[in-house]
Amino acid sequence: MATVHEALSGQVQVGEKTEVRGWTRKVRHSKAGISFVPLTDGSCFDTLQIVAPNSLPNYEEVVKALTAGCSIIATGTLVESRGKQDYELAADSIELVGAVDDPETYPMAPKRHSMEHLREHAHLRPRTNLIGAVARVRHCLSQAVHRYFHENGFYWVHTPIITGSDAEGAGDMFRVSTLDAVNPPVNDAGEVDYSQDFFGKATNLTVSGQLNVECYCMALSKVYTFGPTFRAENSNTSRHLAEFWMIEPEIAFADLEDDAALAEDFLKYIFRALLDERADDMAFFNQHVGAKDCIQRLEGFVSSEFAQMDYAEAVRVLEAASKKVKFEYPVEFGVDLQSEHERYLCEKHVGRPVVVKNYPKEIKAFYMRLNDDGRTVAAMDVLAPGIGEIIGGSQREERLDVLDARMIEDGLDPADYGWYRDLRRYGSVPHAGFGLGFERTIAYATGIENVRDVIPFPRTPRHADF
RNA sequence: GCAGGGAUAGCUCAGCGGUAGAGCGGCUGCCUGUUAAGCAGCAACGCGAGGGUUCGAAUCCCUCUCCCUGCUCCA
Repeated sequence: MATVHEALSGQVQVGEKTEVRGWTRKVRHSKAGISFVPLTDGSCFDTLQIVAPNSLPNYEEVVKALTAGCSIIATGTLVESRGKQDYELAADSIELVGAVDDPETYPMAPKRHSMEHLREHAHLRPRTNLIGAVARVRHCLSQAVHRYFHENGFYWVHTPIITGSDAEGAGDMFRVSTLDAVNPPVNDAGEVDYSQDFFGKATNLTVSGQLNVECYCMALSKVYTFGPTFRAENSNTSRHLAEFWMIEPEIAFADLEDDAALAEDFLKYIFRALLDERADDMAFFNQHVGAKDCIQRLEGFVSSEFAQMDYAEAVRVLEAASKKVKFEYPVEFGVDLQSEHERYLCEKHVGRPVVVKNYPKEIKAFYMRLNDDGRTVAAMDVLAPGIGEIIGGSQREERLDVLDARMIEDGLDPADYGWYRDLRRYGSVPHAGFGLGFERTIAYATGIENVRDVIPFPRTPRHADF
């Protein structure tokens, strides 16, 4: 018994007998009395060609009846191929395990499909070249993430999915409740009485593990989270999901420069790993997906310095550009950069990912560290061509008095953040971290244009099928 | 949520007032150690739903539903 990958990579010797199991990609019959069946089992991008002679006892009734998508078990001898591939399996037995009952309406017909069609058949799409490759790339990058952090002394912290913090400062949240949705208990003021709810208070799905992971950072120095995150925003775009995976490292005794350096080193590491480990899948993306330059783009990414600029400089660049380029939204110091501005900066101005730092405090979250100028905070965004923001990070405000002042400015009550404030009361240290959108990272790396196609079962407004 | 675009055979689309087409896929046959196979043929849709205009609508108008893209939000 061998996987397709083992059979194709020299782990099965020519002349050796073996068995493979998988799904047929398509079937070609030759009147010379022979059928060719490319087989995939997900172990690699390439298929193993099964060569079935008509001398097989079930040739007429089984082999001739095979269609794309059937599951089979084939045994035979690995031989050098007379065709374009290196090896193939000369079969001496083919067992049909599961047939495709209506080849005409099988949604994964052996032909090109639109991304939309694949999405509508999310349960069958992993059988395609494209989504199979995405699954392997996603796995590869996940492993590289953990390997990078482990090798660099970071601890993986499992921050909670359910949170009782009612203001993590990152958008609309999904309520978690066991109350009767039709007739919830009501208090004297006529409001839903969450004190009777499962947790005795209102709870939600997390929008970020950052606040929690900071606690572990203040004890273990280098930590990270890697898990699902939920945002109930009604965002219908190619780069938003209601449920997505986020990677959030947090480092102690560190400032914004350390944070940006970590982001750069980290991204280069995982992309290098992807290029090394999934050359087969990347070659496919490079040939068929998007701008068809993902390999070159990633090679450039890992071998060049990140471009960096202050927000103030970005604004100057954009103001100058706006004399020739028509922006829908005006640019001036103090306003947040719009998608069109971010795209201009990384796609037109520098032509590769760029780190923009030190934003006005008014447009950033309360926990970001106030700079000495008193009007900007030590925040950074990493902008990638085609995707926009893939990383948002900052140095955190470690000074309790400044943190409290910022919360009050933002209309937040410091009393609601007792445990978070405690970190600043007991052994506070400068620290920093960032959040990396995993799906955006995969989309950038592969050239796939929509994050819905790089997560197995995408959840977006009005879509929670499968 | 806002703004555009779209919904026609299994899939991708063309047709844009006179009773519906192509390519791919499927099926059949011929050919072929084949591999985006080649050649020939066959089957398959009545045009998202509901109203209206008209002698006549997939084609025009209205309403609704769904999808896509962009924007807002951010990862």
